[in-house]
Amino acid sequence: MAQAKKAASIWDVARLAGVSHQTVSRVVNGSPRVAAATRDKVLEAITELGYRPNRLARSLAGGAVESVTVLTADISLYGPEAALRGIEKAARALDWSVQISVLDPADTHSDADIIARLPRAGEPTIIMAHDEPGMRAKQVLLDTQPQAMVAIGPYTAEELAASPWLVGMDDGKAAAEATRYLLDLGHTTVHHLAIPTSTGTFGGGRAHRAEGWARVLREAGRPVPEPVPSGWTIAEAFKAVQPLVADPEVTAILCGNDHLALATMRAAHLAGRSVPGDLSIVGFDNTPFSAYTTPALTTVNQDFESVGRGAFELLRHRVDSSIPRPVPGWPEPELIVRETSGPPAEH
Amino acid sequence: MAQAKKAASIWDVARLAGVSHQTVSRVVNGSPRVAAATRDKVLEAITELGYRPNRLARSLAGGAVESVTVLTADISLYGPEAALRGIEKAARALDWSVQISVLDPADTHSDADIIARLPRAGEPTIIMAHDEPGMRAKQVLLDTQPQAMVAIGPYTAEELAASPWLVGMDDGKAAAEATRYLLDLGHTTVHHLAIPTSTGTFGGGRAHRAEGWARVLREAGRPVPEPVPSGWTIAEAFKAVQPLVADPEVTAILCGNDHLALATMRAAHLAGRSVPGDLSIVGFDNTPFSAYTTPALTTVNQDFESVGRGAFELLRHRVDSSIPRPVPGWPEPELIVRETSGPPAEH
DNA sequence: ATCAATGAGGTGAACGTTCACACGAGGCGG
DNA sequence: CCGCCTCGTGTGAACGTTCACCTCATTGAT
Repeated sequence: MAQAKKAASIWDVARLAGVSHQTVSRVVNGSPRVAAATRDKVLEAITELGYRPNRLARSLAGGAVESVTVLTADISLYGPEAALRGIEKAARALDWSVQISVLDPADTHSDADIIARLPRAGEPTIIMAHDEPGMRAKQVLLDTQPQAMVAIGPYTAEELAASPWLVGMDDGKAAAEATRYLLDLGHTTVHHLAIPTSTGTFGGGRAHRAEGWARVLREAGRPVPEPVPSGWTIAEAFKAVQPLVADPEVTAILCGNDHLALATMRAAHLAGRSVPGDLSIVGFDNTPFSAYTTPALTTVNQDFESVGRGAFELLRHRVDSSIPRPVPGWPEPELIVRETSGPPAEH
Repeated sequence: MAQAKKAASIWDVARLAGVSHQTVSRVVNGSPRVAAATRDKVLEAITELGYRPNRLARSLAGGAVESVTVLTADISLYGPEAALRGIEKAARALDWSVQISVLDPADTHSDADIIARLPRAGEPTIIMAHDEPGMRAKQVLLDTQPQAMVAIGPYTAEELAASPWLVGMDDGKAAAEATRYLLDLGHTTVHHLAIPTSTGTFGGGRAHRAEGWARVLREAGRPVPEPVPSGWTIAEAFKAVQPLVADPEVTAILCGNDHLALATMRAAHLAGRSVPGDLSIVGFDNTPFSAYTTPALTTVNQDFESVGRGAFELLRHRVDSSIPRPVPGWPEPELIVRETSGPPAEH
């Protein structure tokens, strides 16, 4: 019955080593101003007692901030999940800790509830602002502690330039590129199965992918069909896309992400329409599975992991201005043509 | 330029409300022994100053522990991701915070590095022990702070009963069920594309899915082919499975998870083998996309989210013995027959 | 009228760190 | 030989809470 005896503190180590608590602190933090002999004594005491520093006490006492909280609505979505991975990697490299807090979309939490999630006032925070709960959290933190927050989301180049707390990729442009590609293939127009927008009570949230798609169609003088709204899940997408695959006039569908695209492929198959013969399908995000569907999915690659890393770097800069502002260096979204897209069938 | 003035503390509120700091604490924590008038004064001061409690200070001062750290090697894997979701939901319902720390498989971190990840000694921790780094972390924590840790992993009923810190599902049994199903369909034997095992320097880690599969074959007196080892990624699986799909003798493959199964479907397609006509494929985990592949994947459903929730409940019980031990109540793994499995082709 | 019980609130220490400073011992230049 | 700088180390106060205990009214029963 290993009794859970209290963990050793810096004072216990100090007593055992015959030095002051401050000297122990210096050793632990690698200060140069401590004699080699003393250091050894302290180190020995540390291993003997199994001492490990308490990070809570460290931050409380005003030591350097070494934690970041990620606010997101859904870690099962590929984008947020990959970005989280990037944040975590970058944080780990610097020995920062990562805390995640999931925003419940169904929940009617007040603004106070959102900030109550943070471990303390001024906690460095990264928000995945791709949907309504995220946009809302973004606004709350922008009002509360703008200097210690960064938001990740899809944004145009202008928005990015105007908001120093913003990190993201211009996926409107990427959607435009994909749409243009489909038109060039000979399709009269392109339909759009859309992910939920972040519009709502809070300004700034828009459907960038849908906008890029619509812009290209307008510029090309093509009819702009009403985008078909879908939820985030494959099941919802499968239901939503039915009218589209049933309509023989529809020859090309740009999907808001790869999961929606998979649902579309499935629906097309069940409706007896061949892909890409009768129907071209383009996804978004280059989710790992997309290269292995049959036929393999044409999609738009996005390096979310790098964006996550960039968000972390930017946050460090914003929290501590002595750290230089990072220059965003991740690749632009890029169309990856695989097997689900091709010229429309001859009439 | 909203100067980041220091956040209000409990003392500031006390001063403004004309009471002691302790009274503020009582109000914040909803103690009944405070007069209504006083409470109102305090609440007013709180909103006026925008006070929010500092969770770090709270835990430091010996308040109830309200955070849990999750140690995992890979959040992009469906199992850990879903379990994490379950943990997070359960934690959120109780206003606990969740911290995640990713174990780098490539990293040669020492045992000390692993526990250095924890915010403090005795931090309640849940470990995803499905692979080598996870098993290792499990062992370290078991040695260090057994009373404040819980591990999630695939285990047999006996192992579960023997280890009070263990939560999981018997996926060996599920693999057995799937194998039996394929044999009953008429296949002479079943091949296995295996996920990495957790065996290695640390005992206890085994390949439960592979064991369940092999056991059924032996019991049925069928040849037990060498399992084909694959990495976790789809790309690795695609490479690993090539010899299997190229071999016309192989008529049924049980895959270690749905991603491996997808790779197998793709490889089979490219090798000109029809599914399920020439080759039956069964996956594992019932990953969301699996119902929407073409053909739809036969797989084994596992309710990882419930397991995550169960792990959290068990952890609470272990940290605070006044909380009753939860009874594991999640559904057993269950075979879901869809379209990738069928009787072997006639010779 | 007295006394115990109860309700409302205050006081001081503790949690485990870091920060700002103070202090003595050598070394070195003048 | 004196003053000053640097090195190594110690002292005490903070950080923002909670905990354990104390005090002072008020109440109600005896």
